[in-house]
Amino acid sequence: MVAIRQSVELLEKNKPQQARAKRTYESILAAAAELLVEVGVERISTNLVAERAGITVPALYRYFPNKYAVLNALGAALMDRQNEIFQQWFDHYLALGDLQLLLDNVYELMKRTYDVTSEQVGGLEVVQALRAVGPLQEVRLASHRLVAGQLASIVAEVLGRPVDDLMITQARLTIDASYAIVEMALEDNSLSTEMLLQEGARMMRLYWQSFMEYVDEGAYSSPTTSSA
Amino acid sequence: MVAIRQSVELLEKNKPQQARAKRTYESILAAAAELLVEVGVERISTNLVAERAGITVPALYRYFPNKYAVLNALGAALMDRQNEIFQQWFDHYLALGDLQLLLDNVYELMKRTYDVTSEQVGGLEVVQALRAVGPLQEVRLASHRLVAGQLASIVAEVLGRPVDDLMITQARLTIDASYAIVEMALEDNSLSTEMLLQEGARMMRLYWQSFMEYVDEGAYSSPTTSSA
DNA sequence: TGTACATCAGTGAACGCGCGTTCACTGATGTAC
DNA sequence: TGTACATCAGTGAACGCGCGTTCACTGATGTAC
Repeated sequence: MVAIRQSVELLEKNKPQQARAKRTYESILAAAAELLVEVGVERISTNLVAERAGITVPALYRYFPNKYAVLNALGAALMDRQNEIFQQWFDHYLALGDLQLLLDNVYELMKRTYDVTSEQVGGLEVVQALRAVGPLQEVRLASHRLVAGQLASIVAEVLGRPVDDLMITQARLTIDASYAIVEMALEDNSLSTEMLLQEGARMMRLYWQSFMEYVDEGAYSSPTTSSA
Repeated sequence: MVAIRQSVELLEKNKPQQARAKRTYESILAAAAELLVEVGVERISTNLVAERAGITVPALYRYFPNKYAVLNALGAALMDRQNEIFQQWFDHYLALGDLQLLLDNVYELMKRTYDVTSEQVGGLEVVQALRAVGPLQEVRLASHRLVAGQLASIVAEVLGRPVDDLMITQARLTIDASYAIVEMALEDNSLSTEMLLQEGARMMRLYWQSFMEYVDEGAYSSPTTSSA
């Protein structure tokens, strides 16, 4: 008999209150990030994290119920930073003008997302762990859904299209493909990051421009109408 | 002091020779795939796999030096199947005509890749493990590089462009984005697979059509020439 | 400012368990004659 | 077809280790008066 996946407590226990406790809490996250790089998700353990953080194991358990909660905190923090970058970029260019301005600056968004992930110790490893570890998958999905939802509603408004399944799918596709390209840039050093992100941005631009050109012409045939 | 990542033996030991041994070998892979789904990469162990396969642990060690080698075999098999599908698709449509025919049938490629991954027990989990587990990352990268290389050389030939870094990057971008979209379809059940793959295929088509339209016009500005 | 007390933060030691790995061994299969 | 032998396949038992988790405890920090 085997443990059921998913049903793992991810919530943190006691919040650190005093300054000393906050340092401890941060050193746990920092240690976990380092170890994610050094030994990988499948080898990281509360013992290892506590040792690296310079505390004893029960001190870690004061704040986190298990190792998944630690990874969850690490992942949530990174997703928050990524979301915030999207938010800033989105609000900034939307305030300045129309959708075309957003499209013209997709590279900037991707580069800033790349930078924030690259600057975080173990940033790539955290993202990969969010993908691969069952109990953590919702963190990443929730983040992508949130961002895609915003994109969809604005684009729908501007193009005069409804926020239907198709619109949602197109937005999610854009968001997920963009993040995938950022990950790719981080994981394969044999490729030029600059070139990859420029091309990725171009790919997204072409995709969205196709809507703007053909808007109201019904150029898109329903995907459920399969071709013979 | 902590184990150095990456330096893990992945090669298989004794090859199964007799029929009984082949069954054992296959049952190890099947058990590992099931457990990848049930307990995840970070919990899977040789003990668990052997138990599920209905053999004792030393029998597993006869064929694999450690659990990474098991996952490696599982991952390599899936990558091979994906590569083969690409190969068939590529050769088929290339024999029939020009690049446009390939572009018109990207959906078919993505759907078949989706199907082969979805039919394999733990297919998605295997792909995610290849991404997240250090010693296994090369398997996926090698597969993507191989396929992208073929795509790049044919496209370069047809378009009369050199197989330079840019061409390689564009091919890799296409391949990796396509696989990422297939993964996305597998991991988020709130989206319509059909719609997602249709849109993904359209995204790739638009990207490659932009080269065919502007070929020899130098429409692409070098990515190292950053915009102000 | 001093001290008593409450609460917060971290420790040392211990537990049972599953992990990876290896050993000398038994049993199954194939083959030479 | 029978049997002796070689090789292949799988077992039972054992090992030391790091794992997650909990306990009663000490020490640090904040605060009421």
